[in-house]
Amino acid sequence: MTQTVSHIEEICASKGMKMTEQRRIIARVLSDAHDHPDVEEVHRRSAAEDSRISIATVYRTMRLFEEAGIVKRHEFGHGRSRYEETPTTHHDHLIDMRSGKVTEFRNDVIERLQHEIAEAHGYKLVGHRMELFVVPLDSENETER
Amino acid sequence: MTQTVSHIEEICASKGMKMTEQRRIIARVLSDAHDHPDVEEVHRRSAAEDSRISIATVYRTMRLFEEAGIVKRHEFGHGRSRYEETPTTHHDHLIDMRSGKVTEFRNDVIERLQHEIAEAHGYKLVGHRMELFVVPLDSENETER
DNA sequence: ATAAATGCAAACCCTTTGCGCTCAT
DNA sequence: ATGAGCGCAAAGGGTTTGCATTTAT
Repeated sequence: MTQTVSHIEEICASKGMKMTEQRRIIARVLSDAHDHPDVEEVHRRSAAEDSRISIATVYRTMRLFEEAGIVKRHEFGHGRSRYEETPTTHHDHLIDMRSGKVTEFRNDVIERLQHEIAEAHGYKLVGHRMELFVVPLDSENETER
Repeated sequence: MTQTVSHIEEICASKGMKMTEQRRIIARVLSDAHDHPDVEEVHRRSAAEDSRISIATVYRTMRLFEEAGIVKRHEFGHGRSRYEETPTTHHDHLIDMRSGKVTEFRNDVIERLQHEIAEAHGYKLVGHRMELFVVPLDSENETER
């Protein structure tokens, strides 16, 4: 929706990236996203603004943005990668297995324990992945899947 | 190495599964594994005992075993699924990014906090994934990758 | 002007599957 | 004997890539 320069585009500019129309649109789509879209969804949203954008370009751009630290890639399962603009404050994810909805959360006690566990094993923690798979509390008796 | 009936084969038998030679060998390979092999590695180890085993059969068997709850599938990243015999006691994984070595650990405080987080968001926790990515403590200054 | 980015389609990698044959029960 | 399981090779699904063309700088 933003018609000004998106946050990601600003970062691209600051890195001296060549800004094509495609890249500009993908940047805006990602900056505007409040969810964790996969490549197909990013392509759908981008193509809605300019149908010239091919899915190959979206793949290339996601890889470029990921390697530049602009977006974070997640493998929540089921084969497809999903993306979010690199968060300023770290958080983990809680995934509703019924709807696919992703909720972000942060727990500092767990974060600290993770560091302690790594050190107890003679390692330095450099990253982690924590995902909680959940179902709505009031749907316990419904049929799975 | 075990030449008697493997643990997994016992489980298969108790479930009334048809025990082909291929399935028996794959069962033994998995029971003997102390790591988290991918399909290609399971096939390599199985074919070493009987070269008639095709990779398609390994894929089919891993899926069968997974759906029967006999093995647990992990997506540690990089596209390939990796497997371990379903652990009797739950644990999570710590992955040495230099060597790829996987260490198992368990932390009950984190486990409890995960349940609390899910409930605080109106959900019931039905599963989770937690992986710690680490490097050896004494290798902090070495070149990455 | 020119190196980088794009679109298209082919190629890749991991995984699944249709089919005719084999084997455990 | 008979249905489940197998090997093979082809097909699927997500992702990457070679090449000729377009585009930002």
